[in-house]
Amino acid sequence: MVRTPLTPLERARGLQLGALLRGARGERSIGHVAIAAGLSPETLRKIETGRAPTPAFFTIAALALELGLSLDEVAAVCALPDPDALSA
Amino acid sequence: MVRTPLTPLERARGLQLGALLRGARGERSIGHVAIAAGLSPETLRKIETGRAPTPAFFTIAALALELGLSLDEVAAVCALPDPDALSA
DNA sequence: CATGACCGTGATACTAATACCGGTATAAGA
DNA sequence: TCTTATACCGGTATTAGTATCACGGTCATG
Repeated sequence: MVRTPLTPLERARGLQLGALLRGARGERSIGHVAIAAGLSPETLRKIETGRAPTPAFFTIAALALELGLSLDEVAAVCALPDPDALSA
Repeated sequence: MVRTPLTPLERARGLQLGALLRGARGERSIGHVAIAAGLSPETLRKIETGRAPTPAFFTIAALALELGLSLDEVAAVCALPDPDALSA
């Protein structure tokens, strides 16, 4: 094995990231926000639904800028302090 | 073409990101920092040298946490305010 | 009903990130 | 000298991110 497949924790982290972004998007449409951030609506949809759990740094940076989020805040939310929260 | 190849701007942005990380690493060894951040030394080396210009968000987040950097600061440094700075 | 504008999902295509291996070079220490 | 540690690079393998296309669903408006 060369590139480690994503672990369940990483996928769970992707879900948290997606939920955070979706919440920050509010009433704006996916398409509008995606275009404004410079990516395709399909990609943003995948990120929000957790089907792209580990997006590129600059993709998230562009989204955070567009949505008025702090990157440190985003990272902190997805920190997953205790993995027990997954099995619960 | 399905996935857009990286543009020269994106590669230049990767170089800035790498230089910032290398500067923040200081005297610590690549291997030590990489292991502490949870990635392989080869990957960190590629990021620092700009050969991996658009790393994953959580990869940069882990590195920033390990190096004591603010993610917003990192994004701001790599913002590339004017593309003319490249041709200059 | 028809049309358009969204959202959502799946398939497909292609590039990039990540990791492991081997080789090379340099510097410090036994 | 030999060993060790570090750094750098090339190649290789595998997974994942991103974009496009196609289809179906919903809702508003003509």
